[in-house]
Amino acid sequence: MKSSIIQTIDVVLLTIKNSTLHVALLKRENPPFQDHYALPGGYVHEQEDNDCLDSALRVLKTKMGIRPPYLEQLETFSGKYRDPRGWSVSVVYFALVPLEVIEAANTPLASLADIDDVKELPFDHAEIIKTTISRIRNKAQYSSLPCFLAGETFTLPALQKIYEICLNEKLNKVSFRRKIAEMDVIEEVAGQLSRQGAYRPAKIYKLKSPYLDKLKTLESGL
Amino acid sequence: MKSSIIQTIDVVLLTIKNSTLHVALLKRENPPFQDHYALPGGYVHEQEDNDCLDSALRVLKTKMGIRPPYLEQLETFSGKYRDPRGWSVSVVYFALVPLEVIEAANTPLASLADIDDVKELPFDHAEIIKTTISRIRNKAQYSSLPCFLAGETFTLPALQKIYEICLNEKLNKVSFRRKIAEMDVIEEVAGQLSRQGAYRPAKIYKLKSPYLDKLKTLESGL
DNA sequence: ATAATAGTGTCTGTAAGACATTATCAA
DNA sequence: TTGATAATGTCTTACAGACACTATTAT
Repeated sequence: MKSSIIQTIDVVLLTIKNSTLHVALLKRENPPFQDHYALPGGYVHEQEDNDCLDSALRVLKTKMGIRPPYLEQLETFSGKYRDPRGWSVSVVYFALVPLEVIEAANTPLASLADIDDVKELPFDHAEIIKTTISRIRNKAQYSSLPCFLAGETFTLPALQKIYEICLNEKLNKVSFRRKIAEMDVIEEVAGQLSRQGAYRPAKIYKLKSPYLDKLKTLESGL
Repeated sequence: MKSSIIQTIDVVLLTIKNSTLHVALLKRENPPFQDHYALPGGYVHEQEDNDCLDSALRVLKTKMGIRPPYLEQLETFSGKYRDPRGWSVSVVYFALVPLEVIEAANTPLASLADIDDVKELPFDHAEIIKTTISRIRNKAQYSSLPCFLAGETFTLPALQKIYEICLNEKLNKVSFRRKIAEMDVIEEVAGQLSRQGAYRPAKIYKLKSPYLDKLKTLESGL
């Protein structure tokens, strides 16, 4: 007898909007929880997908119109009661993308929710989001993870702001720059400067190409 | 139509033997890979198990005769080709236990393999073990994880040795003790001393009860 | 010049590692 | 007393954070 366990994947797609982390939610088109907002997800397709990472990429592409450069497995949530349809296993992935990427996709049923405002969600999705935030706070301390939230080019003050939003704390400017330099993942875009107002413009940087879709980690944190 | 995806769990059970990390392997009683040694694992049982963690505990109990105090989800391995039977998903957990626990269980088909000697194993089990070692090396730097490899009571020099085996590097004695003190997870067993030879005996410690089955983490590492 | 932010130099306190000293046991 | 290991005290060095100073732009 074949198993009747429901095999799905879900994706926590995060971005920064209005200086806070936001999560992408999608209005469900089918039961259960039809018309409720929930994490984008779907069944694993044995024919199309070579593994669950493939499934996650497919769901992001078809349901959100997004191809994220970085996608990491978070954890697997399973159990008899988390889905009203029955025993289910959901392999959860998370991705970080700049806001522009989400806005460019312009998916009709998608919406961005401030992670501090997310209260009740279908299934165990609220808990999944909390776990993701913990993981990101942790990794932001000693890796280039938050860089994926920045656009193609960015300034150091902007990048520091992104790190501060991820970590939920102010950072020391000198220490921050020392760490970024030590990490050695960004390079100056020669000649360009950001002109934001009546003050000194900042230098423009971009991720070095090996780290556009790969994490770099440090021994000790920020 | 019901899914035909194979839903399993596997467990990486680690211990220290002869001053090196060893992994518990079990001779497979059924195909595929019958009679080959592989990680203990099995199908998720919808009726008996409330979630995959339950499945892992059940497998460890029934196949290995062990009830580990600490069991953590490692990662989920999935795909079309990792299992000759077809598309499969395996949620992998890992546990650390003192050697005595494994020896006391005395499971006939079990064997302990030095992690440096593990070369080829069925499925993607060799890769799974490598991933586990990475996770442990990482967590040993800033948590009480290696304490689960120690017996009920232990000395500080013995605990340092365990940390050194996990991290694969020598540690500074003073720094190590400072960190353990800061972590505040162990307490002296009053009056007792270890008598190992013709030299000063060491004080005996044990894990504080809240940390017998729970991890404690530090902000910064060893 | 002024205001505002970008970027850098330097000092200080803290914490980790190296080293040395003292303690405690059996033979 | 000696030899071996346990435990702790102290010095040195490295690094993170605080602060201040310089740089660069528009008005």
